[in-house]
Amino acid sequence: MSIRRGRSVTISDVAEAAGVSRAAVSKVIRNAYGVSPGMRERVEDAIEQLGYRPSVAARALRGSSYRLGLETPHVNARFMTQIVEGAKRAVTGTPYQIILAPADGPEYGTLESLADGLVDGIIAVSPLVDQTWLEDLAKRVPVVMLGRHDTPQGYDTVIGDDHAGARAVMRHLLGLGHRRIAHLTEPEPVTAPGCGTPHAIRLEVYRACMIEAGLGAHIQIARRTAGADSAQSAAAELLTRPDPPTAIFAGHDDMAVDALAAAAGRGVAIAGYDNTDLAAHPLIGLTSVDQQGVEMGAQAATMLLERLQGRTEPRRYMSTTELRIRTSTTSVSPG
Amino acid sequence: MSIRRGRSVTISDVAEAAGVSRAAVSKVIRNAYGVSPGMRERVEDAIEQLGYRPSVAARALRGSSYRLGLETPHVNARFMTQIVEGAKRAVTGTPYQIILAPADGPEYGTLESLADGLVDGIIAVSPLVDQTWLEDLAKRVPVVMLGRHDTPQGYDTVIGDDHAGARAVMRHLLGLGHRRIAHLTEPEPVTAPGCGTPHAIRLEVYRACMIEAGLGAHIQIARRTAGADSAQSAAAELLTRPDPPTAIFAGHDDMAVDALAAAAGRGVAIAGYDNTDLAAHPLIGLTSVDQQGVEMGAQAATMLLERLQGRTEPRRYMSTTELRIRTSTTSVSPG
DNA sequence: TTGAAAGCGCTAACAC
DNA sequence: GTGTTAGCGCTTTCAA
Repeated sequence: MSIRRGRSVTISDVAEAAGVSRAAVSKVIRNAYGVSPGMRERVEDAIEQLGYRPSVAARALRGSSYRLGLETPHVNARFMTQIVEGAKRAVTGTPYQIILAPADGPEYGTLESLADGLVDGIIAVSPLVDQTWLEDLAKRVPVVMLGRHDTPQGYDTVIGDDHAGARAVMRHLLGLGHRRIAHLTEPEPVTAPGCGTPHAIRLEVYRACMIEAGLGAHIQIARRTAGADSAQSAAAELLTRPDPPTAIFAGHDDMAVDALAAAAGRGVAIAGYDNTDLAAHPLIGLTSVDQQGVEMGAQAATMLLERLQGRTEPRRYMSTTELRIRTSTTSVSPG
Repeated sequence: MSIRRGRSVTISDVAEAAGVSRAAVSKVIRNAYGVSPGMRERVEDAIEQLGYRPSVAARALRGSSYRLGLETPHVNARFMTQIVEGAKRAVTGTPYQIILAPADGPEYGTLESLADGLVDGIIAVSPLVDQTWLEDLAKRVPVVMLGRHDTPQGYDTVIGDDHAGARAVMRHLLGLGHRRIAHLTEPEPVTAPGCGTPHAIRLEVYRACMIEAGLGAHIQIARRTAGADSAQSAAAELLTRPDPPTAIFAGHDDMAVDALAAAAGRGVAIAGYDNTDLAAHPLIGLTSVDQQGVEMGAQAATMLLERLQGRTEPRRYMSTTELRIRTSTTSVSPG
């Protein structure tokens, strides 16, 4: 049939084949009002016949692309899996689709490129991005942010209860009799005191719990090396300190799994955060905080759809947390 | 400034601010010929000043979106991580970006939606999609397929050496003295004999090696339940058969990890495929075939860029494989 | 080297 | 209920 690449069938072809106007075809594909059953049928036949598929680019230019962009940072990838799963679930049955934009560096670039007219809305995990910058972004395109404890006015937030989750971990470890408990966390900018990221809060709670327990002198913090995928060396360093910890509270499961690798056979209790699928594996058996990532992803997508339907006042969703206790903490003693 | 959403700065605004025509601005942002240094500078200043970002939708409608779509199936997610990593690496320094389209069901839908003018090219893992259908798709948009052993004429392929890889696993297990070796693989359609998917080939090689070794009577095949995320129950079922295997060759690492869970403590040797990051973890220690997923992803993206530059004759890249031997097979005896 | 103008495929007013 | 028309923001001949 067609010779040149891209010479695909357009709305005009369908209109011609069905003997109607392009506007009519447009109405049919959007389920808009003012279409008689007869016309609808003829148009749908023509669409079927010609294998017509609307151009996303053209639709986006004029109205909606029906694509929601989800920015996925490289770190903590296993938790993002849950988010993606939830988001996909939430758009099922709607005309919207989720597309993923992998980010590595500072997230400004990825977010901007998502906002460049490719998607109708954005879900992102960018704890460090400036709030005013985000408010500006949110003026151009609907935005839902994950893991931000700020109180925005132009976008929505979906967060876990980091205070409760971290406290549950600490209570658990302290209850087991551990005194030298260390915290393994993300590199500096994202854990700076008062910056309000989930990891900063978990760190603060760790500190507070240690002090409350009269263990201020045993506070030990290790950070994953910036740029390094693995937290294994950071955990290893922790374990070779003069007075090594008997327990490690890792900021998320990926780091906890790295810590397990570093601590293999040393009898160190390790707890993580996010309850990723791997935590339940019998060979891993990682105690972890379930913050219901799938539900968080679903909520984020749902909130975005609401904004697309016209809501403008900001909303905030906080998921509940539950500690899943497994052998990584129960099979070792405080030594 | 702007009131309504989407009222962002356009090429006309830049043109006006710089006192030039829109065509001139277009040339500048595309680094096209025929721009005087002076004009270029004024335009770039205006772009900077106004914070102009070209609309992807508008560009896509007329030319390129500068986005490459990578379809990521849900199964075998850990291997896809390598592919994504490689693809991202390959587009670094080019104007192109990778976007991910998660697929769950039959991949036709995801591929079509990618082809709807959103991206300039497609990288996909769709072993079951019909070749002629793909050839048609490839007429509309450049396509590179991963894990297809067919010989297409309109698209490129990137594959691993499944024959060599599977044979290495079998040689290893047989060399260890195992006789009752089972194969854990994907659900039926993707492993149907002769369908040419990587998993079908690994299965065939398994069969052939067993027969060559005079162990035809010990051939045992288990398939992950279609729809179930985990292969754990399939592996468990395998282990409760009357004459249970002493070794399991799993079609990929995710299934191998599930098999490890099912076999925990039973002294069954388990080998996987893909050498995902988890395989090297000390608590997992999974013997696995490294087929260089990152390189495969990079090659796929590079080939796509070549097509975008005009290449039309099909190319094929096959990665080499190497068996990584770890404790999952070496710490147990054939019993 | 620069700009005017046409048009990519679609949607949204508005007329009929 | 249906069609006409005017763009969305950009690229691309083609004249100047």
